[in-house]
Amino acid sequence: MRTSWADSVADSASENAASGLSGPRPTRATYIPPHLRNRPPSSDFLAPPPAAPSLGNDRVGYGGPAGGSRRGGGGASKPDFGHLGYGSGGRGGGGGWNNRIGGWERGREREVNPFGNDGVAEPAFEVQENTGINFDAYEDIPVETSGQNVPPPVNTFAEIDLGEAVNQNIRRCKYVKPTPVQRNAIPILLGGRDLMACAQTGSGKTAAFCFPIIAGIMREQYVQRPHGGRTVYPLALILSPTRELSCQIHDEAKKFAYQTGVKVVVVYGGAPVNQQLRELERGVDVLVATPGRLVDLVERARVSLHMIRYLALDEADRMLDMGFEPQIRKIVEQMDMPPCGRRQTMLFSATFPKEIQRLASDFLSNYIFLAVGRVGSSTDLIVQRVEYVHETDKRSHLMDLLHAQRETEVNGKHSLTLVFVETKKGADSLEHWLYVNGFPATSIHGDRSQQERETALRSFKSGKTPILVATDVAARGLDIPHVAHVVNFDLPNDIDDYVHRIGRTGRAGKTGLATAFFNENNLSLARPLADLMQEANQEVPAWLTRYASRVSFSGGKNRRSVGPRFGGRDVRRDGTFNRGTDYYGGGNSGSGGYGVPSGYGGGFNPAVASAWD
DNA sequence: AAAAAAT
Repeated sequence: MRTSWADSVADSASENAASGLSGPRPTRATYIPPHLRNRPPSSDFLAPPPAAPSLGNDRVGYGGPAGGSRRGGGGASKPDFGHLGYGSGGRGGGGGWNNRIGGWERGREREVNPFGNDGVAEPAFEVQENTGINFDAYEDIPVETSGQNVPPPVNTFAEIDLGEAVNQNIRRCKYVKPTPVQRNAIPILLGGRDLMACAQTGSGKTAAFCFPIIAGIMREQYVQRPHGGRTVYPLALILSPTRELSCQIHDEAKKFAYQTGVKVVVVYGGAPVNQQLRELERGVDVLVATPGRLVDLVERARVSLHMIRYLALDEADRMLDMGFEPQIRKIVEQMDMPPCGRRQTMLFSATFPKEIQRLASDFLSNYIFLAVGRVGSSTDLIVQRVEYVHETDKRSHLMDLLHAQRETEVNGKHSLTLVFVETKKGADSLEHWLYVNGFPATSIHGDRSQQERETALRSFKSGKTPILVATDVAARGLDIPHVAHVVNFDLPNDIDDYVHRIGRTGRAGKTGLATAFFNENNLSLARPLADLMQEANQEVPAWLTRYASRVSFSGGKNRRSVGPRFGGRDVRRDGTFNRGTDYYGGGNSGSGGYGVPSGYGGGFNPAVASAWD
């Protein structure tokens, strides 16, 4: 009995060798196109069977129906406008209903238990690895806040009254005490303040903005929303840069909102819009969305942002970078969303470049800036390696790594390898190559259909295909347990992207390995990469240091002379553009903290950056 | 230059 795919790859390799074939040969004679893969047991090299049915999230195919049984006759019959009337939770036509009771009763009959425990009251969520945060590891993390009248942090969930229903969900999630970002952000948000927060993903960031949103909606029971027509009026909007991340946020938010009467819906592109419309018609309080689909729905007048009271941008620096900013600006400023000050705006991200902070302040009103460090305050948990690999040698080198990966598997438990490439084409090509060489790989990128993307991600998470080839679509935010190894097959051009990519491993207190293939195509990254690794106490190869110093004064375009790309520091606090105070109050950062912009590496403090996912 | 995001 084989114990791992690596064994079978090794076996097939030896079979090939025995049969006199030179070089790696396909284990299978027939090519199966990507969209037909990941089907049940067509392969014999699979990892040990997934221990448990993966996650409570049983989303199948398109976004849909985690919402539970359809109520009433949907279909052609007229939409039930009652849910647009009174009552928080956007439901319960009986305007005066106590929110909690209303939500509770209705929840019982129609709300799927997002904890995946067949409706039992005290569900098992213990092995829910998504949230398996090692809370003890979050002690003594440096925290910085700035802004006027910052509410003090809390130490326990008990200190904040989120309501009994939410409290119960907190227990179901096995959250014993709030993480630092939650300790700080929740009181700020409950106090109604706008917030710009830097915190790594996986540290409870989603909960940090979801709890206050949900509690706020529950509190305001008698919000009257317009009704009539087919327009829905969500009270909260959560935007994220990828569809998968939106799904992930939605799944989390459903847990937090379970039986609170607060309805969470997700909309995103690539999936049939009709199903999403039906979900919306059944009522929506919190809308999670990717920008494109949201704009579409607003323009079709199926969604109005007029009643939005809470706006959250996840991966906010990404949302406001060149590719996204116009869309976000359109949504926030040119549609019917209430202006700054009449809504509460919260921006969360792991990295927060200074120039993005400035942009972001357009969307904020008298905001509080919050920066929270990470477990171990560094990437201690991630061993970073960089190897010089010529373009032509990358594949065979990867094969070596994948074979070596076998040794790192722990008692038959699948360990996952995430391989980042630069282009969609490159992803297809590498996936195909791995596949014909007997490696159980799949891929995710923006040219694959949404169904393929979701299937690939599921297949990877479950260990069925423990190798995932990905573009940057998977670089941010995705919480994938058991990623033991991140391979930067192609290095990104931006060090921030590198930081986000390697942050897919070493999560929640577990250790991880990150290997990068470096060659002459990556010269512009030499310096920032060398700096980052050094600050994280990683072994920097001498050759990389040489490249770094060589590029030093050539001022490549990767070298934005305008200050640190990571803003662990509130831009409002470094009025002059010179050596800002060290975030850690004179810690070990040789580069002088965040505020040093002009030179090279300008104040970008890798040790800190890496501490933020 | 590339990726992502509506159809």
